Amino acid sequence: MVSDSSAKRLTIYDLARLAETSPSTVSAVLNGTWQRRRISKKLANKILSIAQSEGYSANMQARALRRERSGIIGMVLPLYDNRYFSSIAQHFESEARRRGLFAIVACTNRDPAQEREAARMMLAYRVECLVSTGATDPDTISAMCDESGVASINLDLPGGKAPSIISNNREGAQKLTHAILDQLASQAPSDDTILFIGGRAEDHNTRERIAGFTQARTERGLTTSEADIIPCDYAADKAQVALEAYMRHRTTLPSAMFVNSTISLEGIVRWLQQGGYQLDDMIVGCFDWDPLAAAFHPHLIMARQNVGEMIDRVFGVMDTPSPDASLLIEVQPDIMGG
Amino acid sequence: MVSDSSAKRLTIYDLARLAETSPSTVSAVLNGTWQRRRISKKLANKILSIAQSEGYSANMQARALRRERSGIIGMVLPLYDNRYFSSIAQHFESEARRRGLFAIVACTNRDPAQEREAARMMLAYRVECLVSTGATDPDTISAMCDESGVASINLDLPGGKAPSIISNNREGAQKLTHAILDQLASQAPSDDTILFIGGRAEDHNTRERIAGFTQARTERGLTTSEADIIPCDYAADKAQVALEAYMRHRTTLPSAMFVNSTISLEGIVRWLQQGGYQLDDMIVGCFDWDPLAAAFHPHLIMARQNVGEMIDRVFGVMDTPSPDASLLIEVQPDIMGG
DNA sequence: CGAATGTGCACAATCGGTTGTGCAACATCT
DNA sequence: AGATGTTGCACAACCGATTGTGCACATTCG
Repeated sequence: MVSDSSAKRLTIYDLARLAETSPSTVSAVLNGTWQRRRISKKLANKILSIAQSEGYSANMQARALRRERSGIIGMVLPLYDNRYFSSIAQHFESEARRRGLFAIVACTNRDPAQEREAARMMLAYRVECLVSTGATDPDTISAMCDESGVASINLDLPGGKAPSIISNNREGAQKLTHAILDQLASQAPSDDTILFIGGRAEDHNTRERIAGFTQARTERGLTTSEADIIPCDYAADKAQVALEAYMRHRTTLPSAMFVNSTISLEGIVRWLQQGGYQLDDMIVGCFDWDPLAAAFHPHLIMARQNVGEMIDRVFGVMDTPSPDASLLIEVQPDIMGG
Repeated sequence: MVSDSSAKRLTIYDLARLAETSPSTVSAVLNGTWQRRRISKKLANKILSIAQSEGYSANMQARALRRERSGIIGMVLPLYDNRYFSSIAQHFESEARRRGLFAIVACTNRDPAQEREAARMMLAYRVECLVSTGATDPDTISAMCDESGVASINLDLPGGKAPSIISNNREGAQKLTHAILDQLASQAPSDDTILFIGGRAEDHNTRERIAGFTQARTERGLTTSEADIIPCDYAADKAQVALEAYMRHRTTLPSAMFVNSTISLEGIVRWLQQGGYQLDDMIVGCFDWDPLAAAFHPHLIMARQNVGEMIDRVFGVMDTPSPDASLLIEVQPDIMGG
C-alpha cells in the first residue's frame, strides 16, 4: 500500500499539504464542522477523498486532549466468566459503540482494592462516565469520580453516591420462591423446607433476596428458620462446603433449594454428584440464568435478570443532565423454566 | 475534599505553581526520570507529596500524544459469554494490568465487518498491539495494523500475516477422541460410530479437529464416514437442527458424540431433552470446557484449552522485537472428566 | 585565582488535533 | 463609486504532558 516501512501515520498537516490547504480546514472538514465554518463543498470533497484514499484516521489522543472529552466510557465488573456479567459487558459495549463511544471494561474480582485501582486508571484515561457493576465498594468509586468531575452510575448493586440500576431482587426472589413452592405443591412433599444458599449476607442483593424469599413463604403461611438460610458467599467451593456442613445435621435432602447464583449452583451440583444425588431429586430455583444449565435441566427454575433493559437504563441515566444521586431504578427479572 | 464544584483537574502546571517550581520539573519527578535530570531529592519529595495530597493523576491523552505511545493494547473477541472467551479476556486484562498496560476488548460477534470496525477504532486510539482472537478474517486486521505500524497477533485462529497462538486442535481432538473410544470400549457398545458435530467447515480449528478425530479412529482401526461429520456452525440452534436432521435417518442414538464447542453442546442437549433422551445415554466428548457442565455431568469428557498458557505466549510474542509473521505456537489442551 | 567539571533546575519546542478570530476577495446595494 | 455584507479560508492559541538544551551557581583542580 501507500505506507512505507517507517509507517509514520498521516496527520491533518500531511493532508493539508496534499490538498494544498490549511490544517484547520482539514480538521473542520474531517470532523464535520465545515459547513459552519463555510468551507466550500468542493474543497471539502477534495479533502475527504484524499483522506479516504490515504487511509487517514484521526489521533484520538490529540482529539481528546483538545476537546477535553475522551469519548471513552468505563465499566468495572467483578468477573467476566459468568453469563450474567459477560452479558452485561457485551450489551454495554455494543450500546456504547452504537453511540460512537468507546467502552473499556475492567474486571476486578470482587476486590475493593482492585476496584479502586481500575477506577483510578479509567479516570486517568479521562473516561466520561464510569459504571460500577456489582462493586463491593461503589461509594468510594463514586467519590473518586466526583473529585474528577466524572459521572458515575451503579449497576447490579446500589450505592448511595450515584444513581443505581439494579434488579428488583426482592420481587424476583419472591416470584422465584413462589415458583418453587408451586412446583413443590404439585409433588406432595414430605416437608416444605427450602434451603436458601449462596451470596453474601453483607450485600444488598442477597439481603433483598432473603427478604423476598421469606416474604413469599409468609404469604403461603410458612415460617422460615434462620438455619435454612446460608449466605456462604458466591464461590462454588464455599457453597459446596456449606451444603456439606448443612447436611451433617440431616438425613434427607431438603425438598427444595433457592440457590443464589449459578456460581453457587456449581458447588451445590458438585456436592450432589459426590453424594450420589441428582439435581432432580429436589426442586431447585436459581437466582441467575445460564443457558447450558437450562438445557441440561429444564426443570431448574431460574430468575433471569433483564440485562438488556438494565443497560438501556444505564444509558438513559447517562443521558440525564444531572441525575439525582439517590435515584434507584429497579428492573424486573424474569422467571424461566420449571 | 479539595475539589470545588468546577472540578477542573490538576495539571502539572498547577502542581508547579503549588511547589514553586517548573512544569518540566514536576513532569520529570512524576514520571520517574528525575534522577536522570538531576532534580534534588528534596524537591522531588516536595512535589511528590503535593501531588499525593492533591490527588493528581496524569492525563493519559496528553502523555500518549507526546510520547507517541498510548499504553493501550487491544483485543477483538467473537463474544464474551462463553467460558473460553471470557477467560481469555480476563487473563488478557490481568496480564496487561500487571505490565502497566491498559487492555481494551471489543467483541465482534464473529462478523468480519464488526471486526474491521473494532480494529479501526482501536487503531484510532493508537493501541500498541492488537490481538485478534478467533477472528473470521485475521489477515485483514493484520494488514490494517501493518499500515499503521502496529503489531498484531492472532489468537485461537491462525492467520498468515501475523504470529499465531492457537490450541493444538488436532492433537487435542485426537486425545479427546481416544478418551471417547476408551469409554466406549468399556461399555461393549453396539457400534462405534461417533458423531462429530458443530463448528465451521471453513475454519481452521474445525478442520484440524476433524483431522485429529479421524486420525484417532484410524489408529484404532476404525473407518469414518463423511455422513458422521457435521460442521453445522457453532450456534446452539444450528446444532439442534442438524442433530434433528441426522436422527431422521436413524432409529437409535449414536453411541458417542464429539461436540465441537459448549455452545453446540447446548443445542445437542436441548434436542436430547426434547426426545426424552439423556446426555448419559451416550458417551459425549466436548471440545471446550464449562465448569457448570462439568458439575452437572462428571462423565462428560471435555477438552479444556489452556488459556493461561496461551495468554502467556501472546505476551511472550509481544515482547519479541520483530516476530516472524509465520510463527505458529500450538498449546496443548487438557482432557478433563470422563 | 582562573579553568574545568558537576549540580539543579527552567525554557521552549513538540505531539496532533480543535476552535476563536481575522482578513482578503467578491457580490450587492445605494 | 463607496459602503456594506457575504463567502472562503488561514492563523495562532490552546489542551497537558515530555524532553533536548542551556544556563546559573557551586565545587574541585591545577
